[in-house]
Amino acid sequence: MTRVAMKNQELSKIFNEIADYLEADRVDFKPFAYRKAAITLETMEENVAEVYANGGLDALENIPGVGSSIAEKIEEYLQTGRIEYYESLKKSLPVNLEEIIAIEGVGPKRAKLLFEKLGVQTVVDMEAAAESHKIAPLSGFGAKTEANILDGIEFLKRSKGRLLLENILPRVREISERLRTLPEIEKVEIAGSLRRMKETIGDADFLVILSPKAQKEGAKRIMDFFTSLDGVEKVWGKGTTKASVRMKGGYDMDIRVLSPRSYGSALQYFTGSKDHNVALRRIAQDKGLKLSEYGLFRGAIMIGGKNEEEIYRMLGMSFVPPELRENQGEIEAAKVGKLPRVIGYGDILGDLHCHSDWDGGSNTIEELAAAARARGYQYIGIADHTKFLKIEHGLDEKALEARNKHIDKLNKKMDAEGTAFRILKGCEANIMPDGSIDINDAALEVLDFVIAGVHSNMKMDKVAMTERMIRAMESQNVDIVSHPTGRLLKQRDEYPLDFDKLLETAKKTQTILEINSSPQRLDLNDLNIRRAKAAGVRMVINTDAHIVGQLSFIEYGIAQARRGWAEKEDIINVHPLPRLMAYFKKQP
DNA sequence: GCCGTTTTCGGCCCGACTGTTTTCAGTCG
Repeated sequence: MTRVAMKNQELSKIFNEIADYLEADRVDFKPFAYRKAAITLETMEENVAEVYANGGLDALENIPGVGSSIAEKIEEYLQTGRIEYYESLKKSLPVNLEEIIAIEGVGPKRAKLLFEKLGVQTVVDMEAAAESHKIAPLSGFGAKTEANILDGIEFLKRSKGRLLLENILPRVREISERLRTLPEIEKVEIAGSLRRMKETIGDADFLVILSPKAQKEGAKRIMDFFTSLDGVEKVWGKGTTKASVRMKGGYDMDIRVLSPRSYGSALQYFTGSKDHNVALRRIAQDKGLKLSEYGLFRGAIMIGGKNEEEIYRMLGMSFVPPELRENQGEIEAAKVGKLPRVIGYGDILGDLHCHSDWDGGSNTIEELAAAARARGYQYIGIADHTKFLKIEHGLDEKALEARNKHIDKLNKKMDAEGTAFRILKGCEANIMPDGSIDINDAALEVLDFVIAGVHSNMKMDKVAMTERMIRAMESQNVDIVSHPTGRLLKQRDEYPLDFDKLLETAKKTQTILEINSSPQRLDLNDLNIRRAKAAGVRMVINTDAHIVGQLSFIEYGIAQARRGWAEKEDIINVHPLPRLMAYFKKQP
């Protein structure tokens, strides 16, 4: 796992917020520039602080999307921890913009107007204003908008306090690596929902074992280190075995020091889920045992707890991978040895959903292919958008043909060099409201595979949406349906859809459903993956990468597949090329 | 504010949809 640069994340967040403020002020083009820089910083491998340390301003300006102005702001932030320009923007519009524009239907401009007219600074203010019907009378607003705002706030409340896995996991891993370097620490483990790889995360738990040589002061030094970490905003509490902090990113982190003999039971206990643990304790009770974070006990005698495997074994169960610990049937399955052999993190041989610079993505096909090879993949599928999606620079028939020729050339070159790697010609076409595809059949037929997805008109009723999807899957040219339910975590629910009918059609037409690894999507979700598996529908784990850095999102998709009990045989891109190709409808 | 296989200045970020209007503004992908 690559080391994540904290400063990259912080700067990325700031530049995105600057873009929001500029949009509120109706500034043209600059927001786009700031967002581009934000994405680059977030996804680039190098630590921006190191880039600056090694090469100064010049090196910063060599980062794509970073010019002299943004480079100076990065420098200012690295040197002083703040950016004056950003502070002055915040002062000019003193609202919690990030929070408010998370409400669907409210963007920076409306946020600004509502602040100026009604003094709305927070979501709480917004809710009060909407409930007392102060928003509807405003020019440009109305009763429906007001009601939509309340709905949006309701949705936010449901996912409140939880962040996307991607917003926390990389940082927590980096902290875990740094803890590991402390001489006082023998072992570090990340527990909780992070270890279970839930799609959203409330807080982070670290478990550590003191090295045998460390004394009492050792624990204190760990706590000092932990509570003074970069990004700590507030220390909730700090003792010698436990500390708790609030991070700037908006989440809490706990650390606990454990004795080696209780390590397994503590890890099990703090990994959860709560429901899984309750069920596990009941099993222990039935056997006359007691399970707690301190160990597995018969009476007062501790009979297990050093490691998790031992605990599950002593309870007469097979080991349950953390991703499955939700009390959704895994306990029963583990008792009778019927747990699925879930797909492993190293099982994927290629990513079939990558966007290149041909459709406005950030990297060339060569760069994507090189990055895929570096990951150990055997192939990569380029799935550029097609012409309907103008914003994504979707390709029309002619452009697609030119791109195909380019790929042919690259493949030929690799063949000549003796490189065993294949770039597959694909696309991500748009499923129109009537279920037709936005590009003609002749253009699709020459591709190795076709992904189709819904990117517009998502507010259809259930029957029409289901019909639409069915018609698309019945197309001889559509091999894969991307992000099948259209949900966006913390932003948008799934669109109405008869999922059973979708599965039935997928099975009948041999259409593959995508598990989209993008941290905002993770679509299919765990439950739908289980339903698809049960229905005998094949799936593919893709990243939807728009830049090479996002190829690493595959981990989230695999985690989701594991949470959905998917095994290797359920997923098509675990296979080498010839067998993979056999899953597509049109055979060469 | 960034960028250069038309350019070191002048483009870039389009189109559908919703809700509000009566010709448009804001949001979203």
